[in-house]
Amino acid sequence: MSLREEILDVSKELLLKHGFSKMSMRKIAKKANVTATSIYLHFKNKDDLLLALVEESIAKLNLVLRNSLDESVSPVAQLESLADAYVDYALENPQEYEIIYMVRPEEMPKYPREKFQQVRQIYELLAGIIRKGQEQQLFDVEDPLVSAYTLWAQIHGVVSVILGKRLDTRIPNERFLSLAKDHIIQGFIIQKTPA
Amino acid sequence: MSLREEILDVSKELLLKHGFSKMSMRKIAKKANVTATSIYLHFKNKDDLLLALVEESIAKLNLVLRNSLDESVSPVAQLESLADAYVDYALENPQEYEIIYMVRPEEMPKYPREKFQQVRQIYELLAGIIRKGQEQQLFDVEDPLVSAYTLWAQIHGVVSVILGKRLDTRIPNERFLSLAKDHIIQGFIIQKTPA
DNA sequence: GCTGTGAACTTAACAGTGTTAACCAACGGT
DNA sequence: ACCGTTGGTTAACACTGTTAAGTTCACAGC
Repeated sequence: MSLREEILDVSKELLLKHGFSKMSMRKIAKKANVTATSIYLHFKNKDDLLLALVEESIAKLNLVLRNSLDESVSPVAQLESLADAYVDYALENPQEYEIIYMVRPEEMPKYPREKFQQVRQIYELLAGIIRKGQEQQLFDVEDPLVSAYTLWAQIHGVVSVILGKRLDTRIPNERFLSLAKDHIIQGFIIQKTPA
Repeated sequence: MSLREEILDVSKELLLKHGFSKMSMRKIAKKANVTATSIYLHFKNKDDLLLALVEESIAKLNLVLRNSLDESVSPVAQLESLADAYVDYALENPQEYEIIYMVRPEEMPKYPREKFQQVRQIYELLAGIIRKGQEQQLFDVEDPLVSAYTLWAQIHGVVSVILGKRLDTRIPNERFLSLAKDHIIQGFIIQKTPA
């Protein structure tokens, strides 16, 4: 295993265990039996290292979602199972999920555009399903891509309430998640109401 | 103005201008013409100081939302105007809004429960409106409080996509926000579809 | 076989961080 | 006149990210 990968591994371990601020270059170095400065031969700086971890996590999420997809069922069912897969992944790998949102594009000015390809792929996937549902007159949407972003935003919002432990203690997580999913999906399907 | 308030003021200024990590105790102190250690006479530590800022921001959001409320219109319209007010506030005071989500309850073990009163108040406000809509057979909800959390989560998700500059550059912010609001509200109102 | 070059790595240091212990000076109550 | 509290200080500790300079070492060209 190259030193670069070694560094990525131990960084991730520290990041998941203690959070970004506690993951220091020196600690990473020590765990990799190397000096802190060596890390700078493989990564521009700490942010750059974080970025590499973000990439990994996005790729993993991408994979999970694709694997959960069954194209033979109805678009509504596809959306539901994707939402489930997303939530499950986030709750089972909370820190890993949160890595994805640790860095914001604006703060990474010269971040190569292709690196966002992975996440864009997911949006295209969602948009595709929504488009199919739209054609079958199941979904009430104006623009599938915009709706894909909306869908993801909503699910992320719901997930982050749980992960941030911000949910009212009187409400069980599962109940919240289940009702939230209903609301979200409901918001996309066609309204048959006459007026 | 007491030193405590002075510290809060300059802290906020630094926080908004450069972010949490760049807001250092020494810089705050210098700006307040005082030594760094003096801050510890008024705040337990840096987190505690941040917490005080969070409180301020939540109180402000609370105020904004309440002021935007017109109880004479229909629950649907009330929800819509609340959503608008929330989004407007977040977009006009982005950093201030983000302060609210900077600290997570789990990491503040001994954080006094009453401090969360302000945000709980907002949830109760939302739940009240939803409950009224439920009684008038306008909303399709099981539990108003759960739905209130869902609603907030969804809106926060949408807002944070914008603030995190994660929206596809091909999509204008306003279009996304407007469609997202439609989807969210849609998810709450009753479905007249027969089966 | 010798030399030169470049990569991988280290040591030492800089400037800055949060935080604490010890001290001091002024004020109100007794 | 003393005493305790309040609000401030200085000096220091143990860290942090980052860089400049130096070292070791494998391998290519002659």
